Amino acid sequence: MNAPGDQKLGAADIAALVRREISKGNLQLHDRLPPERVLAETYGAARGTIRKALTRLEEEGYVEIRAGSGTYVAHKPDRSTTDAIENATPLELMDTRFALEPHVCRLAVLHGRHSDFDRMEELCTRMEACTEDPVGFSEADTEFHRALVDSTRNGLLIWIIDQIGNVRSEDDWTRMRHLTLDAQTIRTYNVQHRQIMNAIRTREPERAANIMKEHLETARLSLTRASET
Amino acid sequence: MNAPGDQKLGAADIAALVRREISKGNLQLHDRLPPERVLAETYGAARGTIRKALTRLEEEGYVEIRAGSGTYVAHKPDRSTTDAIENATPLELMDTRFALEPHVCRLAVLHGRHSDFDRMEELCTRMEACTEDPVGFSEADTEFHRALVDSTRNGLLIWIIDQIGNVRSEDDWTRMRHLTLDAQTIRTYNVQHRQIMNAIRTREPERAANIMKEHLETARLSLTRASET
DNA sequence: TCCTTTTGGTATATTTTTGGACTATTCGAG
DNA sequence: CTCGAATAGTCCAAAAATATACCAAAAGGA
Repeated sequence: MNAPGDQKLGAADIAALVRREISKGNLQLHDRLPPERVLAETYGAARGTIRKALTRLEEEGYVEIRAGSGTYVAHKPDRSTTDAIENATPLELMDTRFALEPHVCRLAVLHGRHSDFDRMEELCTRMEACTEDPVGFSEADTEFHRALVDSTRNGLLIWIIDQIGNVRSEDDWTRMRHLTLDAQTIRTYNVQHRQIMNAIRTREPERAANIMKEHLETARLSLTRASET
Repeated sequence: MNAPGDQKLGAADIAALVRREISKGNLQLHDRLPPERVLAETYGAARGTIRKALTRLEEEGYVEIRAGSGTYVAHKPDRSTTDAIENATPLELMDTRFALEPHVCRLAVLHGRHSDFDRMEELCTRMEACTEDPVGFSEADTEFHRALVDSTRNGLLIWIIDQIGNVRSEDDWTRMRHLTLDAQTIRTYNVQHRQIMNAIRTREPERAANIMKEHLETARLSLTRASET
């Protein structure tokens, strides 16, 4: 990995290298990095140099130095991961659903099995029993969309939609939906869910996708309507 | 990275190793891990060291130590990020792109700015100069799709596609593409890219999306063709 | 049931490892 | 030349690791 003797590394360089290893994830949260004396040899530098680099990294919070014990990574979080997903707006969320869910319907037609469809149908029935119970409806609705994605048998897609489910604003969104969910809206949703089910059962990918678009459009409308009040 | 037999492991190191085994799922929920005395030998450490590591893990909630009985895993595997994304197949990847990118085109029409389009156009030009240089083409192509997503101004979407870009099989896929990229295919791609650009510039979301679908279909064909050889 | 084995729990004296601190020297660029 | 950085040593004290012994609770077999 490191051919020693190539270049002379200063304290700043070494700090940068280690910092990068941490950000990249090669060194994880509680890992102990090698003793200063070992680092000195692998980087081809004197111990004092290593020491300066580590001290610098400690000040930056990347690392914790414990005398007599060792130097441990203290996880300076590379925030790109959580940031985008935490701060996503309801609008971004909606657009993303518009991208994913219609195509999910197409894939469900291709890869779904009868057992999947039975489960989804069961959830439809549960939702139809909830015209007066917005909370119960929303739970079943979430499960329905989840079951739909599962039926694609596409682990990557499932993971993505799982992640989206963790968006912070999702809570607000869900709460808003609860407020605006009158019996009429629920009935509309139920009809759409049934239509989607039927289209998938009869293996009509484009029809399923189109109804899903309608469905999302309805949801978007009730969302914007809610945010205007 | 860690040649097991060589290095001398401290308590923190051992804790990290076991913690990782649990997070990765190699050790599952109620599994009993080997007796301390055995672990001591396999890790080449004294029993006290093992004990410190396990005590630490118990405090963190990863394991439960029952006197006279054994040490048991008390933590579910961390399925959070890496698993689904590491093991995604090229086919799953393709399906996911089919879901996302056409809609990205629609959103680009809605939210894109002239500066975005200029940058994409510049990348088109770069690609068109690469009919005989598959590697250079692929780089520009990646940047093009990235610029396209950026123009949606949707942080969530950008994040998702970024994540997808880290799929392990992406490397294989890219390599495969390089092999199959003859000048004719590149020319086809270039035409499609231009058409997408034009549709976006003239604010025709559906046309842009449809051409993107064609584009992906072309890519899928050359992918399956490559995997058949 | 009783007895043996296995397993974690505890204690301790000793050795090794590790970061902390200090100093004199060398090296290189301004 | 000068000045700052890197080097190469040395010694120290705290922490960790080792090695060993013994205990008590659980498990398992006769």
